[in-house]
Formats: sequence, structure tokens, C-alpha cells
Amino acid sequence: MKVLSKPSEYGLRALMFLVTKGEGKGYVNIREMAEELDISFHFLTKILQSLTQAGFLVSSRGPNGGISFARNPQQISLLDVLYVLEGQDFLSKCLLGLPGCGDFAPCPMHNSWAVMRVQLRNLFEHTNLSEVGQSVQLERLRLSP
Amino acid sequence: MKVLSKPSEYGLRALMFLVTKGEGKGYVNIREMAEELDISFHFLTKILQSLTQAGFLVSSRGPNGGISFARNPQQISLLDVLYVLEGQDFLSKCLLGLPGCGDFAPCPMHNSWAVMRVQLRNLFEHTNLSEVGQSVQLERLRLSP
DNA sequence: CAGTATTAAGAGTATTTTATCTTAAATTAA
DNA sequence: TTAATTTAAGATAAAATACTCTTAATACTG
Ligand code: SF4
Ligand code: SF4
Repeated sequence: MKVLSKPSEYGLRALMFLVTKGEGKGYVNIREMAEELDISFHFLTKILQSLTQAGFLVSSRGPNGGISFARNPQQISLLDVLYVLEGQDFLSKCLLGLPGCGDFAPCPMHNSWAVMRVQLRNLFEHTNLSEVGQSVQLERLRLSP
Repeated sequence: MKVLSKPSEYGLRALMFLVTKGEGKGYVNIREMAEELDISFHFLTKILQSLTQAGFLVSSRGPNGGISFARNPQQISLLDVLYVLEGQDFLSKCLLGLPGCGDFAPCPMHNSWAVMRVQLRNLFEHTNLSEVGQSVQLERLRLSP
């Protein structure tokens, strides 16, 4: 069961990295970041661009440029980020991959699954980047499972 | 968020089909099944072979051959089937796709996610093929989302 | 100004997943 | 025996996803 796509996974890892490594500093260099997280620089760049466009990050070109949070990471929920990286519908799919039959003839799992999706949504909504970033150790961010 | 792979999805659709179409009849022809479900015959065949090898189905070659449940579909849970089609670890992955850090330094979501995984496991465990098969209308099984 | 570093768009490659096709053997009904 | 049908293994193709590379513009620092 795959919850997140690789781009989402990398995006979150980068944001978590930024929480701990970006404290105090101004901008964090993307190239260094890519190296420390063991992610392709160009690939990471694209992901971060979408996060900048979405307003989570601000970027600066030129020497000592890089990215930085546009607002306090305590005020960015994982749900906000995942809506951008996964799309708005990432929590609204049928458990079995069938076309939506739930409204008229729900299978025995439909309602339970709907509840779980809400729970998951709440979990992502009430977890902010700051807290996950602080709780996951840096070394873990560069190891892929 | 993709819960099931295509092979799992197709396998379940085929089993659900077999619940309603297989009543009374002896063996159900795989070729017809593939046509009615709009799934490639060869692809479906491979999936069903693994379900036969796993002991859920019995098959018969020759004229009027096909597949049939080896045991009452009421006694086959979705969990049983998914363990075969998805692998044993399909409900044990990190929400964020990170390597297992939960035991030592769990992030704020780890425990909630663990609970949800158990809930989902229970849901799959306590839902049997017969009930889902009966509740989902046949036309739905041939439409892909 | 010179140099550095991001932004941007997109081409291109690689890998994985999904799907199709081929061939041949085994089994069964009639 | 003959035709129908699954089994089996594997080659191949297509599609989706993941990743890399190229180029050029832009903006900042010193
Ligand atoms: S009723 Fe069941 S099969 Fe249909 S959309 Fe809901 S969860 Fe999926
Ligand atoms: S602690 Fe959080 S990030 Fe780590 S394995 Fe558990 S859910 Fe994943």
C-alpha cells in the first residue's frame, strides 16, 4: 500500500530537512540539500519549485541563494503540502479501485473506508511540518526504505 | 493514494464476478470472464493462476473448463486474497515512505498510523468475498475508474 | 562588472508497472 | 480421437513513473 508518490516523499523529506537545517540561516542551498538527502538535484529542484509556486517557500537566486520557508513551518500542515504534491483527490479514492459506487450501492467496506479517509485527512491536517521535522532524525531523511 | 495494485484490483474484480456468476454453474470460463470484465485474458489468467496456487480456486482444463471456488467465498477474506496478490507487507509501511524509525523516535503520526493500519487490516479481515461480490453490481466490475 | 546560483522549460533516459502475445504442453468432454 | 480449454514460461510492448541532463534566462553578491 503506497500512500505517497516519490515526489511527495522527496518533497516532505526536503521540507523536514529545511526545518532543522534552516533554523537561523537565511536561505538553504538546494544543491547541498540534494546531496545530503541523496536526491537528484534537478529532480528535487522541480519539486521545490512547485512548493515555491504554491507559496510555502521563498527562493533567492544568486550567491547564498536557496530556499527558505515563506511562513512558519508550524503553520504549514502536511495536508497543505500533499494537496499540492499529490493533487486534490489523493484522499478520495475507492478502496478497491472501482468507480464510485458508494452513493447508491455501497459495499460493506465503503463506510468504514470513508471514516478512515477522514481520520487520515485529520491526521495530515493537524500535523505540521515543524513537528515532523523535529521528530525525525536527519540521518533517516537520506536513507531510502 | 493507491491502496491496491492493478493485479490486485483485477483479481478482486474477478473473484467478485465469480461470486455472482459462478452460482450453480460448475466452472466459469476465464475467456468469457476476461471479456465481461474488460481485462486482458492473458493478464487475468496469470492473476487467477496465483489464486489457484494459493488454494482459493480450483481449475479444470478442457471443454467446459474454467475456475471455481475451492471453498465457500464466505470463508475467504479480502485479507487472505490481498496477502497473496500484494505481498505480506502491504499493510506495514511507513506513512511517509521513510525507513522504519517508529520504534526509537516515532514521529507524531506514527502511532495514529499504526492504529489505522490495524483498522484497515481488520476491515479486510472481516470482509469476505461473498459479501462484497453480492453488494457490488456487475456493471461496475467492468468499468475502470 | 564578474561570478554564482536559482528559475524555467523541456528533452531525454531509465526503471517499474501494466499489458499483450507466443508457443507448447497437459487435461478433459464428447 | 478431436476440439476445447487451462497451464506454464517467457518474450515483447506499452504506459506510467521516476530520474537525469541541457540550455538559457534571471537575479543577487561583492
Ligand atoms: S462501495 Fe466499496 S467498491 Fe464501491 S466505491 Fe465504495 S469502497 Fe469502493
Ligand atoms: S515515525 Fe513517522 S516517519 Fe517514522 S516510520 Fe513511523 S510514520 Fe514513518
